[in-house]
Amino acid sequence: MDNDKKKKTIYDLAVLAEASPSAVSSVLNGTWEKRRISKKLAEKVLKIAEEQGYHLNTQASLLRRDKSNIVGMIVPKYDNRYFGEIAEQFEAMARAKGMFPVVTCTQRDPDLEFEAAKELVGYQVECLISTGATDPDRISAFCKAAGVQALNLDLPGKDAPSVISDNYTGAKDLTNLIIRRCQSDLGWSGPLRFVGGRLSDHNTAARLEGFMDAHKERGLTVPSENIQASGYSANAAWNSLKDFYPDGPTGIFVNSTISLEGVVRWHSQLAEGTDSIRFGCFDRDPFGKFLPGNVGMVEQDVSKMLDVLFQMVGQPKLEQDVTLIPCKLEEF
Amino acid sequence: MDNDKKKKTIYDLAVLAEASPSAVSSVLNGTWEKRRISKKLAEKVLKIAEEQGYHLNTQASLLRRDKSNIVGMIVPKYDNRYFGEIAEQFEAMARAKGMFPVVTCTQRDPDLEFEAAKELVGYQVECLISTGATDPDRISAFCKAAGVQALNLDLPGKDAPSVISDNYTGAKDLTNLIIRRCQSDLGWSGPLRFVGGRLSDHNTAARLEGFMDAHKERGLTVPSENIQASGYSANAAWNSLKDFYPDGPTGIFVNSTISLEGVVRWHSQLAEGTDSIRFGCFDRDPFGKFLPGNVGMVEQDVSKMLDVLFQMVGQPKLEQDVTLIPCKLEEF
DNA sequence: GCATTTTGCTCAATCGATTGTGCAAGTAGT
DNA sequence: ACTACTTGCACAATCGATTGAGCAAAATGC
Repeated sequence: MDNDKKKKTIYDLAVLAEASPSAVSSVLNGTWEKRRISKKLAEKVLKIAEEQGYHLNTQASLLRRDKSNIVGMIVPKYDNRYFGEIAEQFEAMARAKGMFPVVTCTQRDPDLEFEAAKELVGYQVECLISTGATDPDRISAFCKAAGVQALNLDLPGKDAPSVISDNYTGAKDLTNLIIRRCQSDLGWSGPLRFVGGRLSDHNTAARLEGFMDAHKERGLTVPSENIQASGYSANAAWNSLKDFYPDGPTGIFVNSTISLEGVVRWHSQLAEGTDSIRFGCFDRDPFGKFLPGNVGMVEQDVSKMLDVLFQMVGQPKLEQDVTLIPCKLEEF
Repeated sequence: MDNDKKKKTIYDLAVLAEASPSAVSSVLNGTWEKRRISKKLAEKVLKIAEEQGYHLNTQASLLRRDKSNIVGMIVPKYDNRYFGEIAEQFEAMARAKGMFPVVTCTQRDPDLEFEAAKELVGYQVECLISTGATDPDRISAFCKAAGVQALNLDLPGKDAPSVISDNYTGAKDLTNLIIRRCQSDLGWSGPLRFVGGRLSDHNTAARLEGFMDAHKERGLTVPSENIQASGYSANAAWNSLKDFYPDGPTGIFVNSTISLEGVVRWHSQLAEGTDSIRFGCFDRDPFGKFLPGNVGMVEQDVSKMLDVLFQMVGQPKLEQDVTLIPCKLEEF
């Protein structure tokens, strides 16, 4: 049955089937009718392949073929629903299109991102998607030199087409929601605080702009100490708030569910006044709805982003521009 | 600079460097000193490779080499912290060991699991790890026939070594915690309800056993209608509870954070009596701590599980047994 | 100055599958 | 019975990198 020693090749099967390797190959890859192999031989080969536990050596196959059908994606983290959904749906959609997805997680580390990108290009990916990449242009440049299509998702780059959320509008809507709820629930109307993210990051900048404009339209000015874009970690958010003891109603715009963890920790540790705090979060988490004080969350439209993205995969000449996908706002 | 037409090969570089392909190859893969290539030529080749945007064709390289250094993993979902952490840490640990990780997400679909496993074997993975697989033994059998090492994580199989959590003890501890808190907070001492998971699933069965034994040791019998292992989805959990209006204190053992979503939805929609409900969840979520009524969560020790797992990777002859990893219980 | 060793490289086979080309045997047409 | 297809396969080149073997030139030893 199984001589586990070495893996079976088409040559082994050819000997057993008393046929040529090329006949075996065409049977196994489904081109046997085109190549006028008899049904009888085809069945014989398939039977023997099954018995021998044969499986294709993809490396050898891809080496000879012209298309790999592999699409690569790098993702920063799996610690929130947004990226998890992206990875899951990307894989599902790629498979539905007959492609083989390879997703790798690069921990927001620029060097690891680049290393992973090089590895994926080595695997002959036909398209490499950088999701939320710290330095997407470095990756795009490398891909360009290697003749591989590059696309950006979630965070835009200058050197490759990008599909991202409409962070500005999403943030403006969320800001308006929070202020409105502060008014109706607490009789207080801002200005809010902005917690989490990094200002050097395009998305944070766009969201902050939406946040500021929502205030401006209400004739509110936001003091600079209210802007606490302290990074993407629960601890950083908590740290930036831990010495803040509100002496009245307060509202917070939380920039990412990771930051939300820190905000909620701070909130839960306050001795008093928690009832007069309202917040909302850019990005959704299913437990968010049940957190006291949370008035709403922004959900990025992952399906639509990936739809648009997949329309670009394989297209040779694309404008290197940014496609904005509207977000959905959920009010609690 | 870049003739994007075709990818550069060592043969292209060889022409440009006026050297042989084998010299170029050895320079690029670092064996040039062993092969007594002069430093001068090595530097020349590296420079040209850089200029030309050369990158290794991994397919060709692996075809010739004996080891691929690829480790594959299939994971059911990215919709909870547990599997997200597993994927992230697996990738990080594999890279730290100089291996190339390929993780793919199979949506708890047995056929997709098997298809993905076959694809990974085709990519010459040296070891294939089935995480939380619906039918791990089918995959193990295929791997065995193909001469590839198979390992199971999270859910055990009979035909390959398995590393899983000590679900029994974890569940027993959690059950005891919930009952204790029901007593101290509500003056009520059970029996609890068990919500979520599938009884056909080994982990759910083991957890239920721990749940039952904790009751038994307290002299409590659990009515069969209290066991609501309704599946792995928030909706299923909500469905199984939606007609339950507790007429007094109640405690719930929630089997997975996914089920917790459904339980919390039910909890938040109750008109009254929410103050006299306590629950705990097997699996951890950072927002869990802030959900009213939640008294604790079980955290599976992902790092240790992967440590143990990686010690097995590459080992030829292993007992096909199950290694239990203790869980950590966090009380709120 | 001649034999020996070292240096620095090249040659060619090889990994496993794919695919254009070719060719013998069988079938059909007249 | 002779030509013309058709059927059913085999041959051999090829994809790009790796690697054992081999060989000329330079360096060293005596």
